[in-house]
Amino acid sequence: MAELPELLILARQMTDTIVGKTIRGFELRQPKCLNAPAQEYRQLEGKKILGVEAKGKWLLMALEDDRLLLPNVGMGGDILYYQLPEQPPAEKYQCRIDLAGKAGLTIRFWWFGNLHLLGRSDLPLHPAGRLGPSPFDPAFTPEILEALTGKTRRNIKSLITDQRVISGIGNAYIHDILFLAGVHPLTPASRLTTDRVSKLHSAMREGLTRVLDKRGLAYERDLFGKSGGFEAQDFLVGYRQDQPCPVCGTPIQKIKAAGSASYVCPHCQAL
Amino acid sequence: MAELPELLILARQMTDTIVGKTIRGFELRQPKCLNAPAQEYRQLEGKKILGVEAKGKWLLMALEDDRLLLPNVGMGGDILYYQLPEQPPAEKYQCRIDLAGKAGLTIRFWWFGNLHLLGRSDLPLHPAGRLGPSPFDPAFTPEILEALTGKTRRNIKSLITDQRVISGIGNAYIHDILFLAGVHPLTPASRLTTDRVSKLHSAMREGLTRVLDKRGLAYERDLFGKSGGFEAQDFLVGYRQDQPCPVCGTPIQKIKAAGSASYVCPHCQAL
DNA sequence: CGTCCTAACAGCGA
DNA sequence: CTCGCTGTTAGGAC
Repeated sequence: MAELPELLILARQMTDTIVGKTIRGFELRQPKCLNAPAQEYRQLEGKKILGVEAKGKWLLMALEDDRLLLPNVGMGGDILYYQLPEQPPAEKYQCRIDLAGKAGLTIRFWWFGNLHLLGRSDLPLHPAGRLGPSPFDPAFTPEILEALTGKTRRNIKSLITDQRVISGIGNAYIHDILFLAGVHPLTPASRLTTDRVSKLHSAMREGLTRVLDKRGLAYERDLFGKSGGFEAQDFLVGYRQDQPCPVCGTPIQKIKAAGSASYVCPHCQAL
Repeated sequence: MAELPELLILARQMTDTIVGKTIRGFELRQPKCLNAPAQEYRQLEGKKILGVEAKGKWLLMALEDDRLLLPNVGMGGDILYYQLPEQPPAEKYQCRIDLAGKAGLTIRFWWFGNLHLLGRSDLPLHPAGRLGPSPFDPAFTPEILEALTGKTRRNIKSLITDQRVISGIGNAYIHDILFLAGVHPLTPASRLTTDRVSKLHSAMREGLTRVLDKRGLAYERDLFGKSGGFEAQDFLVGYRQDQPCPVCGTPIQKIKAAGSASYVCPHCQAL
């Protein structure tokens, strides 16, 4: 599901809504999605939520006692807030976190997802602690991107969607980002010129901002169940095979790249 | 260089010529090609050669004290016998093994080669101890070949030329073997039918026997410096790009497979 | 629309 | 025409 734009929205809403609240309990319907025994989650009862932050595709809930709770819906799902009696909890979910004041979160995922529990010292060993810079991080400059592209034989799609290299971009938004930069997904990263790397750098921010401005993908929901405004037709080339390129009219191709589908304009993104 | 046919010939000649003789000394001109300090080779002086055996592309010289000496010419070269005064040693070589009675061997390689020294207990850790069955081993049945092809996603060329799977076939003879079996080198091994696996099994023996019967490749030399009789035109498809297939006349293609060149008849070896 | 593990592959060096 | 190392890719599982 959700890549960086949706997670930034969720994190902000959670910050406004649940930070400062105390955990009352859990309903953990699917033990497989936990990385620790259910008992360890029970020990969080009575602990306060100190903050919520989006890191790449991960959501980090900081708790008292230096514990981190990481809800993750993987390839699709939602994290919904409830507040009795006005907003009752969703019926379908794999995990529920109840908070003081008859509020809480339900976490549902369609395919794979999890609710990880970590001590702060475990973070460096967890994927969420091994993430590359966010495209929006001011410290993430074109020069840094060029250093990343320079020393590898990988293709650019594989590089950018590798969360350890750059965090937050997955197979939903990579297509339009590469299109905006005029870069073919199979381009060897090291073959990009400084100028092209710079274009790619702004394309990342532009592509993600376009989604952020519409409050996320139409088929995703925010913390309050509201769908995003980024519709299928808002994609420039993503998921638009055989439709004309918005710039040159060439039919958009669907190809395989870095193990998954990619959508490219063969004219604007010549290999 | 030399694959199984040439090595079988060499091993037989060495058995007839040097087994029973005592090592008098070494001249090791290129220490890089040794896997042990030169001193350890010196300790072999006075030791008798008990036997010589070809295993895949390796030659195992068994010495007294459970030591093994493994001359290997890698991608090309020769191992030549000398016997003073009639047959003087070659001038160019990287290693020379002198034997009692003014005889000995010179080992020369063109690109990469080595002269390894092992204790018998080291063999399981050495590539020569981790070889798959010989195509000529009576225990190597079509059923065994089918078990090898069955459980992998590899292409058949990569599988057969993997010395850990089957020993002795390299990129010289694989082409004609696959042609004789009517199998394209890029065929996924697991896609071969039982019948086709059986054909491939006999093709291995047939392809190698054709070379053995002519005493090896024309550009290889035996222990006495004699060239083999298998000439370029004796290849069925190997190294014959653009020439007509001997069966159907279709021009033979040179393609890349498993990291190296392959020669195929696109008609007889449809993918 | 994800991440992990592993087999397979490709490039390079010796 | 070699082998082995390493970085990268591809497939299947969850």
